[in-house]
Amino acid sequence: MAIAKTEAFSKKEQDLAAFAKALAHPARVAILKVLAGKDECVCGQIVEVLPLAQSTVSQHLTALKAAGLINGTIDGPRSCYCINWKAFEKFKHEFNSLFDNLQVKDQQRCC
Amino acid sequence: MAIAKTEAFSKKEQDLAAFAKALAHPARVAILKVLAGKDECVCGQIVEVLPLAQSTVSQHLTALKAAGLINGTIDGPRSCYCINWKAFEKFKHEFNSLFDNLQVKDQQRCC
DNA sequence: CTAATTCATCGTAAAAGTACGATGAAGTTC
DNA sequence: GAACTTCATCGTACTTTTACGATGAATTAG
Repeated sequence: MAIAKTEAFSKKEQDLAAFAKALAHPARVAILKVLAGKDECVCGQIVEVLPLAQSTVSQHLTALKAAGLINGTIDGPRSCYCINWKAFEKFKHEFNSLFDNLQVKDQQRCC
Repeated sequence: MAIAKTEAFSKKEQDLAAFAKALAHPARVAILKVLAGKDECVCGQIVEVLPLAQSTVSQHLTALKAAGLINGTIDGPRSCYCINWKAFEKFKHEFNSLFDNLQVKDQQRCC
C-alpha cells in the first residue's frame, strides 16, 4: 500500500477503523459468534468448527486479541478465550457518536 | 492470502465482514464523517479535507460505494456522494443480532 | 471550438492480510 | 523421564489493499 497513512487521521477515526478491521473477515466474525454462544471460554474447539487450519485460526485469534475484542488466558496446555464486552460497548458508542450528528437531516438533496 | 475462504462461511458472517471491511480504514471513516456532516452531498471537497491524493480518495469512494455504504450520482463534471442510511441501519441490526444472544450471560467463567 | 475543471481509471510499487505445513514450547499423563 | 496433547510461532506463498502519478473522459466556460 505504499505506506499506510493511518497516522494522518484522528484517533477516533483510527480506533473505529481498527475495530472494523478486526471484524473484517468472516472467520473472525464466526469466532466471535462461537465465543458469544458459549457460556464458558472456549479454546481449540473453535478449530473444529471453522474450515481453517489450526495455525490460521490461531492467527485470527491473535488478531482479535491484539484489537482488544477478546481476552485470553492460559489454562494448562490449552488457551482460553472469551469476548471483551467492554470493547464492544466502546465500539458501539464510537460508532454511534460518529454518525449521530446526521440523523437530524432526513432530507436528501441528491443521491 | 493464498485464496480467501470467505465462501466457507455463512452469508450473515460474510455480510458483516464486508461491511466492517468498508469501515476498516481511517480514510473511509473520515469520508463518511464528512458526508455525514454536510446536509448536501459533497464530491471533490473530500479531497481537500483528506491528506490523500485525488486518485486515492476516488478509490476509497469506489470501495464505499461498492459496499453499499454510500450512493453516488453524476452532477455535471463532478460526482456527488451521500450516505446510504439504510445500509447503516441494516449493519446495526446485523451487528446486534449477531451478539445479543450473549448479553444474557453476565457471569464470566474465565478470562 | 478551445481551454479549463472534475473526476475515474490505469499502471505500478510496496505493504499488509490470509493460508498452510512444519516446528517447537508448555503442560499433562502414564 | 517418555509419550502425548494443545497451541503459538516461523517460514513461505500468494492475494489484496493502499497509494501515487499519469492519462483520459465528460462537462462547463470562454
